[in-house]
Amino acid sequence: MSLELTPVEAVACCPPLAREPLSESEAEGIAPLLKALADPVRLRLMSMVASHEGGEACVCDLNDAFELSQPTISHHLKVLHEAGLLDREKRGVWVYYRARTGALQNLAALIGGQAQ
Amino acid sequence: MSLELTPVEAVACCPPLAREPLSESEAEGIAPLLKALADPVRLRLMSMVASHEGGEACVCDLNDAFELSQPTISHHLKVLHEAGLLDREKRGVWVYYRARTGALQNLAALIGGQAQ
DNA sequence: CAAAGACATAGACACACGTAAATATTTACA
DNA sequence: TGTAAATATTTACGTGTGTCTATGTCTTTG
Repeated sequence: MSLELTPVEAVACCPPLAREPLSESEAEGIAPLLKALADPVRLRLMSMVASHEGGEACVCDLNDAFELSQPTISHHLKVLHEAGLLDREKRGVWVYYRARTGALQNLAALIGGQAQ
Repeated sequence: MSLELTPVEAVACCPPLAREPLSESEAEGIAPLLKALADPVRLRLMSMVASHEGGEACVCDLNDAFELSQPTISHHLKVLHEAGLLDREKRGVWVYYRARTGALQNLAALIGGQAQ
């Protein structure tokens, strides 16, 4: 067991931004999650996986949608995975990533939640 | 009038991430908004302003909450302002920043919106 | 008009980040 | 067993980012 929370775990701990000021440690836990999303390529990857049927997509499909090298896509997927936004599963030669929609919803609640 | 959208304007244009894949230009419009939020200090600033009474706060109050130089806080406020997340108003010697809660809610809808 | 206070801007620096090329690893199949 | 395909890792490099110090601008007040 780890005392270190993943960004996705950290985001579930806090009331909405507009309710009360975030503490320093809360902010430091949440920022990495936003950072993981704050890149055009990763936003598109996240959106492609989340909107794909079954909420999952094969890397082989994702690579072709970008004019970027395969290692670059692999790198971005790793960032999203380590932030806790994507789950990873290997099936045969292929790797499938699955969106953690609960994480997205927790993040949305933090950002857009009403003050009261 | 400008043909260039602010990040806050860009975020209002798109269905939720999980509904359909974001286009390249949509993603490039939205990423800067997330980038503006994806810093612990700016997250706390945004939260402090949004949760403050009246949805606004004076820079003088914000500076004291951090062990950072005044120009650094000023820089972060500028980033949030230019992203469209904070409005800026000078009253006498003091400057007040006001949270654009609509922008936060649009962003939350984009991130956490249901697929259907 | 001069001085002081509130905030912004400019410049500089260390570090992080996005990308690509080269290489490694894993799996399937002939 | 060996070869090809899918994906990850390593390394390197240019660019961006967060921070500070120094300085500028604006407003109030003596």
